[in-house]
Amino acid sequence: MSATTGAAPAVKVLPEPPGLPEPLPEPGVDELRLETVLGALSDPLRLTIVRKLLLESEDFDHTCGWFGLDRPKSSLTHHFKALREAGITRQRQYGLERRSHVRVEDLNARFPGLLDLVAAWSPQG
Amino acid sequence: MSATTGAAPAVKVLPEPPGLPEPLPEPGVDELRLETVLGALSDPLRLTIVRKLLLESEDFDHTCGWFGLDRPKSSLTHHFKALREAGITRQRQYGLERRSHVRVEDLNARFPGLLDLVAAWSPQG
DNA sequence: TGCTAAGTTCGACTCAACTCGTACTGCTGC
DNA sequence: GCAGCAGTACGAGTTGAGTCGAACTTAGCA
Repeated sequence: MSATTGAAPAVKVLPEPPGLPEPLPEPGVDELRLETVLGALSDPLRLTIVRKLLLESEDFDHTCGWFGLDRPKSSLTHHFKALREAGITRQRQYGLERRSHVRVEDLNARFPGLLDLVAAWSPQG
Repeated sequence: MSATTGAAPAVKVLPEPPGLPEPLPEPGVDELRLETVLGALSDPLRLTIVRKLLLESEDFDHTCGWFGLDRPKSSLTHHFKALREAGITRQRQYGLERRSHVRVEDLNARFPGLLDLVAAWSPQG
C-alpha cells in the first residue's frame, strides 16, 4: 500500500528526490475515479502509451517523442493530457520537455490489479 | 462462436443446466477486448448495473426491471446491449423477459481482478 | 379474441471526444 | 538578440455515445 495512510493529505506524497520540477496539475489519490480511469484507458493509443511506460520504463520519465507515435503533436498533447487528468500519469516540465510516468503506487493503491491488465494487453487482442 | 482454437483447454465452459434458452449474440471469450470492456465500464450507469449483479446476485439472472433504474426503457435497452456486446454480461430470453448475468468466469479468465474493481466501486468515489 | 406488460427498434437531438492544422509560448544555444 | 525546437492552445470538422419519445413485437393470460 502507499506510504501514507489515514488523515488523507489531500495531495500525494511520493518520496521523490528533491529538486524535481513540480508535477503538473493532477487529481489526488483520493480523487481518482474508476469510471474516469477506465474511460481514459478505453482508447487504444492511450493504452499503448501506458503499457509502454509500464514495460519499458519504471522509474524514468519520458517525453512525447520517446514513444515514437505517428501522430501530430497536437493529438499527442490531447492524449497525454487526458491520461494526466484522469490521474494515470504524472507529468513534469524539464526545461523544454514535458516528461511522463505512470502513477504506479497511486493506481495500485486505489485500483489493485488494473495496471497488470494494461501491461498484459496487446494491441492485437 | 467461441471456437477456442488451439491446445489451451479454453476456459471452463460454465456447467449450465440444460433447457436454458440460447444466449443472445455475444463475443466469445477469445474475442474479448480490453479497450472495449473498459469503455463499456466507463459509464456510471453500467458500472451500477454490473456491480449490482455482482454483489446482489451470483448465479441468478435478472430482468431490467429488477435493477430499479429510473430511466426510460429504451435507455436501459441501450446500456444492456452495450454490456452484452462488450462481453460483460450474458442475456437470455425467458418468455417475455430478457434476463442478464455477468460472465464472471470469462472475465476472470481474460482480465483477472477487473471484476473486483467493479465490485469495490461506489458511485460516490 | 383482445388486453397487458417487458422489452426492442427507430429516429432525432445533444454533447463530448477524437483528429488535426495553425498559431503560439518558452527554453536553450549560438 | 535570435533562431530552432518541444510542446501547448485554440478552433473547426467529424464521429460516436448517451438520452429519450413513440411505435412496434411478442408472450401470457383472461
